[in-house]
Amino acid sequence: MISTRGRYALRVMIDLAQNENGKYIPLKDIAERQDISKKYLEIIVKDMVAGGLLTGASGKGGGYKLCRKPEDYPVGEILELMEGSLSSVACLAAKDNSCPRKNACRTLPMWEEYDRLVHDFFYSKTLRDLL
Amino acid sequence: MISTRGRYALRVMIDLAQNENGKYIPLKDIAERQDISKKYLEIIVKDMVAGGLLTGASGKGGGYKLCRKPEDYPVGEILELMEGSLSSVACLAAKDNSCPRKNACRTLPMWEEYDRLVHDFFYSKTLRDLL
DNA sequence: CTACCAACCTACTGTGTCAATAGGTTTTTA
DNA sequence: TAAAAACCTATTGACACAGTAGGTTGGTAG
Repeated sequence: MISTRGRYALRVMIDLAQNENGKYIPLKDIAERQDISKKYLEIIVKDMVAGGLLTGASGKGGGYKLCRKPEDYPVGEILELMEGSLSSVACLAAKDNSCPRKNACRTLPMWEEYDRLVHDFFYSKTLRDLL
Repeated sequence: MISTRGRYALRVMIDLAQNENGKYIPLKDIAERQDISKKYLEIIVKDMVAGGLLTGASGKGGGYKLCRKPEDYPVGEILELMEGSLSSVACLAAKDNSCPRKNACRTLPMWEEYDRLVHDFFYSKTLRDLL
C-alpha cells in the first residue's frame, strides 16, 4: 500500500508544476493549497531534494522548484524514492538476495513477474500524465 | 507489500495440494515441512477456513484439506482474504468511498488503473499455476 | 471408555513503521 | 538588520506485524 510519503510527494510535484512561475515556491503555500501539515511536508520534501527530484533555496524568496520538465519525471522514480522500494515481497526488496528458500520457492516466479508489471506500469507514466 | 499472512497462506495451499492423499493433513506436518511456527500458522489457517478456502477437522486423524480443485482457487482470492485488500491506496481500500478530494484528485485515475491491473494479474493466476 | 491427538480459542508481547508534532538553527534577500 | 524560508534533531501516539503462551473442545483409535 502506497503511504502518505509517496502520495504527498506526488501532490507536491503536481502543485509545483501547476504553479510554476520561474521562481521558488515556498512550502507554506504548497501546504496550504494541498491542506497538508507543513511540518510533515518538510520531512518529505527534504528527501525529495536529496533524491534529486527538486531543488531548494533557503532564505527570503526561497522555496522549492522542479529541476526537470514534467515529462522527465517517471512516476515510478518518485514512488520508489519515497517508498524505498516498490517490491511486493521482502525477499525481492532486500538487496542481498538471500532468501534460503529461493531455489525451491514455488511462488517466487509469480512475485518476480508481478514486480516487473508494477515497475513497468509506474515507469510508463510521468508527472506530465498527471497534470 | 504482501505480508507473511498472504505468503504463508499460499505456501499452506501449495503444501496441501502437493501432499494431497484424500485424508486430512495435520498442521504439525505442514509447519514442519514449511519451517513455519505452527502456533502462528494456526491463526492464519483459522482465517482460511472462515474464508472458505479450506475445511478443517478436529480430533485424531483431523487436520486440513483443500475444498476445491487447485485450478478453482484464484491467487487473488487467497491474497485478498488474507491481506484484507489489494488496493494500492487507502481511499480505494476504504469501503465508504469518502475521500473529500476525490473529484479534484489528479492521481486517483492512476490508482484506479493500477488497482485494476493488480486485480487482473492475481485473478488470472490460480493455485494450479503455482504447482 | 479413555487416552491421545488435533483443531480451536483467548490473551499477551516485543518490535517497528507511520504520520505527525515541537522547537530550534542557519541561510538568504529585501 | 529584520523577515522569511529552508534545514535539523528529537519526540510521540497509534497501530500493525509476527509471533508466543497456555488452555479448551472435539473426534477417533485402541
